[in-house]
Amino acid sequence: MNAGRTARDRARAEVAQEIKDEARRHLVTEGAHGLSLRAVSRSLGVASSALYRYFPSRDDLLTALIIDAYDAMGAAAEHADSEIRKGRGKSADSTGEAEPRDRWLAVCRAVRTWAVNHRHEYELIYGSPVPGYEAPKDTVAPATRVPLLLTAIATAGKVEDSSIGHGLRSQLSSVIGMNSIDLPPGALARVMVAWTQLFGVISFELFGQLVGSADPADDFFDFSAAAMADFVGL
Amino acid sequence: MNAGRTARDRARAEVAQEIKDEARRHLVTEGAHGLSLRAVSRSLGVASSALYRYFPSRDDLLTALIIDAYDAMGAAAEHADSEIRKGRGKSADSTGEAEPRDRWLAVCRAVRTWAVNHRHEYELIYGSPVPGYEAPKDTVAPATRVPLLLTAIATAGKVEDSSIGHGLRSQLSSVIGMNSIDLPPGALARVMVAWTQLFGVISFELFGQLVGSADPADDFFDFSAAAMADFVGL
DNA sequence: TCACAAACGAGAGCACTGCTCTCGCGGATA
DNA sequence: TATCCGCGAGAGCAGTGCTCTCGTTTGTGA
Repeated sequence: MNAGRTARDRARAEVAQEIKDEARRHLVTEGAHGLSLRAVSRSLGVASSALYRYFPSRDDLLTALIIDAYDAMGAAAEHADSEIRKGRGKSADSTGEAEPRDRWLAVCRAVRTWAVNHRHEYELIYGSPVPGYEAPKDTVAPATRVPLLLTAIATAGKVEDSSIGHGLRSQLSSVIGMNSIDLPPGALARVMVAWTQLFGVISFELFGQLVGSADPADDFFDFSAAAMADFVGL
Repeated sequence: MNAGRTARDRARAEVAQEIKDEARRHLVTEGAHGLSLRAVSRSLGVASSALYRYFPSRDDLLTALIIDAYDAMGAAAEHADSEIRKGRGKSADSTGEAEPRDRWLAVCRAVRTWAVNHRHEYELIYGSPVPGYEAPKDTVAPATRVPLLLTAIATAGKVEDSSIGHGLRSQLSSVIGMNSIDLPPGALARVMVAWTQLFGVISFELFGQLVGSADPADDFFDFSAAAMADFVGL
């Protein structure tokens, strides 16, 4: 704490937090499209111009919300994993470590649950990029929490390798190097397929693409999560 | 032709088409977020209020564009399939019918190519639902073209069945009945997993979720399409 | 062929938006 | 203690979606 300097800075951070909280509240009622700085300022009982002392533009506010959303989703996923590792989750082996497959399924379910309970924040991060372009640098780190967790679980489960082409192999080798992943490129490729599938179902469910077929999507989601666990070899 | 009545109606349809075309042109430069009725009307050299004679609101214009986009993507997919069935696509058996697996891969590639070449239209249909809620009735029919085509290919390939739970089975049985699908529910479930994965990768590629790992995504896309073809048993 | 009604485009106007700029106030800093 | 700098208020600009009114055009039914 207090690593920064003055008390003024702390007040400033606190106000910025209040702005984000109020904006998040508006998000659930209006959606990202209808989030208005002026409406937020009105709710806060403050002049609209005051907000610009804290966020240079509406897109910057959205970017801050995006980062928070990535972090919240990552935290939810990691929490679910650690719970099941402690044996509190269902179908964990009470005598020892949880099976990687159970961890995998628990994380998938946790991600979906978070998405369903925070649909507008999910839209913010996995829907169309609303601003011109999100600032890439600030968002990548929090965005990797879920895929990195899935990769870690896959590593614990010794997932099966795949033969992959030269180009993909070199791309993934670099990813493996940068993130200290202990998985052959072919196995990482399979994890990534499962990862994209996971967010594919969730997006389809939330964005209404499943209405004519598998909606409500609980059963289909469970089926697909299990199918992808099989696919990666857990 | 002329199934409707008057010449006035035809003129009206023509103007509506011009508005949509101009709006689509704005879409590629500004994106869905920045599409402005007034800007479109200015490009058309017309008062902004005139557009409201043709589309009751901005969201209605967007809905019209959404329907067109679904249709264009469906047409692209169907075109790719019929090309390869005629033996013009690559790796088709020159002596007979194209293999279902080749048809499957061709359709996946065609969908991705269309999405890359029409990224803003893709965002419109597979990104966050921008309007309050899209009118479901008008959009479902065109939206089913791609999944129905994938299902047809899977039927030709006799994909493997899966055992699925009771709830999902009854949901999918109803889908099978309504669309005259000749596939057991467990097989349809696998196709749907592949379907969600397909749009998961494409969305990740277009929305920048792959930047740190598999971007450019050509090789990863081919890998995942092949993997899902394996998964459904083609 | 003609009169009428319906459809049309123009323009003004309303309420709203993001964003900028200037102005005083007041607490933290030197 | 004197000063400076961060702060919020308020006015204002350009732009938006949308509505309403008002002449004009135009197709159509008699």
